[in-house]
Amino acid sequence: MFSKACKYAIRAVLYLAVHSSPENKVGVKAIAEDLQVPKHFLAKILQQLSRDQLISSVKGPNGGFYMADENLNVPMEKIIKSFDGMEVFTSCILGLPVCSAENPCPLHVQAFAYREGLYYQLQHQSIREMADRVKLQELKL
Amino acid sequence: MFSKACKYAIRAVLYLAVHSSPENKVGVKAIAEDLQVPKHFLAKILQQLSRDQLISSVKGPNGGFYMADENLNVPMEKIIKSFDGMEVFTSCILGLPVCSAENPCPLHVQAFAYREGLYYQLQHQSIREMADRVKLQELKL
DNA sequence: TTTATTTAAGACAAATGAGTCTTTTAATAT
DNA sequence: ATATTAAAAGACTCATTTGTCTTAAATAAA
Repeated sequence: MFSKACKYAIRAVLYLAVHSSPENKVGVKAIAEDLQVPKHFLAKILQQLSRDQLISSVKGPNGGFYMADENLNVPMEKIIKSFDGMEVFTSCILGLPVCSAENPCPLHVQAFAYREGLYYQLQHQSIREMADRVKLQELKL
Repeated sequence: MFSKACKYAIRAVLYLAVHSSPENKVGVKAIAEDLQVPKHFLAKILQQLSRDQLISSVKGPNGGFYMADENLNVPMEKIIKSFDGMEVFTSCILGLPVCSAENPCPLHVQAFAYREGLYYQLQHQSIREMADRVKLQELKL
């Protein structure tokens, strides 16, 4: 469903949402080790997240990545949009160029329910809300 | 979600289920043109489907691919299993090595419900039933 | 101001997936 | 039997994704 880059991005953002703050920044190395993902690849992903203003960063000693308050209010959906585009939710599951309720492919009804449900959740849940759930329920990253 | 090979496979199988019979075989060329997919790539896919006994084939003049009666009774799921494996339905949506109801990732609940629905349908609907729906509702391939 | 630290940027390499082409094998019509 | 036809097999190329590495830029501590 999601690309590896996108999966790492989601996990990294939630990691920062749980473990960082403007006073307590985290470096690539620590994140990569905790999430068990390739360090340099993660670095690129964090850079893209930073460029897209989904996370914050400062260079130099005691620098690192962190979630500013405004970063936390963004819906989860934005992360996915930045990496895989919203096509993961909207494009035809069989790859047909046109596929809609009026002109559906054989799997349209089945697939629509699945993806639309997930999409709705990610649109309406902020990173902050998601991170709170991670903390409360001790979910894994 | 599905690989291109898998998408082409699903479409090709349903195409054969609608347009072929033991008396009326169809060649790669015709299928590729009707479905608008790369001919040689489709050839490989049809060969795999044939090896896995999801479709039938005969070589030589008047040969081609077709659905035998036993092919039609197979659940849709088998096609996907053959190409992408059942991991597309069961593996963690964030790529975590372990992710279950007891030990869930942050997206587990959201992803599970909807994906399970799609999986259930494909497990319990035969190629024949799906093809009948394609004919009746004039669905696109 | 110099040095150490950490992100930013981008070139590069490896792995995988998608797609093409050629040769072999089997079936059938003549 | 032979020629023809169409699938089977597999080598090969191309594109994309994943992952690595090196250098530059910025920040802050000494």
